[in-house]
Amino acid sequence: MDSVFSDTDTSCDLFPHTDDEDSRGSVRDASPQPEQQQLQQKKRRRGRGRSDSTAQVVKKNRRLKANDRERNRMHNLNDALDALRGVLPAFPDETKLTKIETLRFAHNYIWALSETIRIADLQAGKTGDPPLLLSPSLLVEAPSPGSDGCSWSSSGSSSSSSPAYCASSPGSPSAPEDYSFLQQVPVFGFRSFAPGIY
DNA sequence: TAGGCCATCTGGTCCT
DNA sequence: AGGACCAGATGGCCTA
Repeated sequence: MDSVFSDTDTSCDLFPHTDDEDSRGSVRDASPQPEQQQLQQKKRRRGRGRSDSTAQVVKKNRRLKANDRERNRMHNLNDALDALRGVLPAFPDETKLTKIETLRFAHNYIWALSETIRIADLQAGKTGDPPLLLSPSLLVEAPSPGSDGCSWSSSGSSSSSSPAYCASSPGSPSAPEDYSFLQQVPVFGFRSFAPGIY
């Protein structure tokens, strides 16, 4: 269906990144632990010279290929992250969400949408009226945060459970006023999220 | 200049 | 055996 969800795609047709694109990274010398490398080189010198050098060439080629795959894999991951950013509400200043912010924002966003549906269903069941899906007043019924702003988390496995790791989310609601974003959520067109609420 | 974020490299582990 | 996945290390860039 959607290319975004082709998680097992390893052919990377969608993301034909090459080493040329990564010239910035490849310029860097790849010597994480010079001392360890020197040790390893000493060990290698003791071994048989010629066959080792060819083995090292093979090993190096394998490493280069693995590096390339890893690079592509991370590019795939980043592209998926970009796709996720694309379906999340945009901030007014168009600042790009960081990776962790994107994930946490998406988590909270999904939760908010779920709550919207749940509350709408509840109201529809009470009154028999058709659900007021678009009424902002429904969104005001956000979970009331505790003193730490996170007591509403993990209240069970019900659909009303909220983002579980809000305490560790820099952008997650930490104070009651942070929930004002729920009042700003027009069910169509989530464009008015305030910064810092994800 | 310190700290955050990021891309890349690398070696280890697991899976096919 | 080779590829995917993962986590740690490293260095560059940017911003407060």
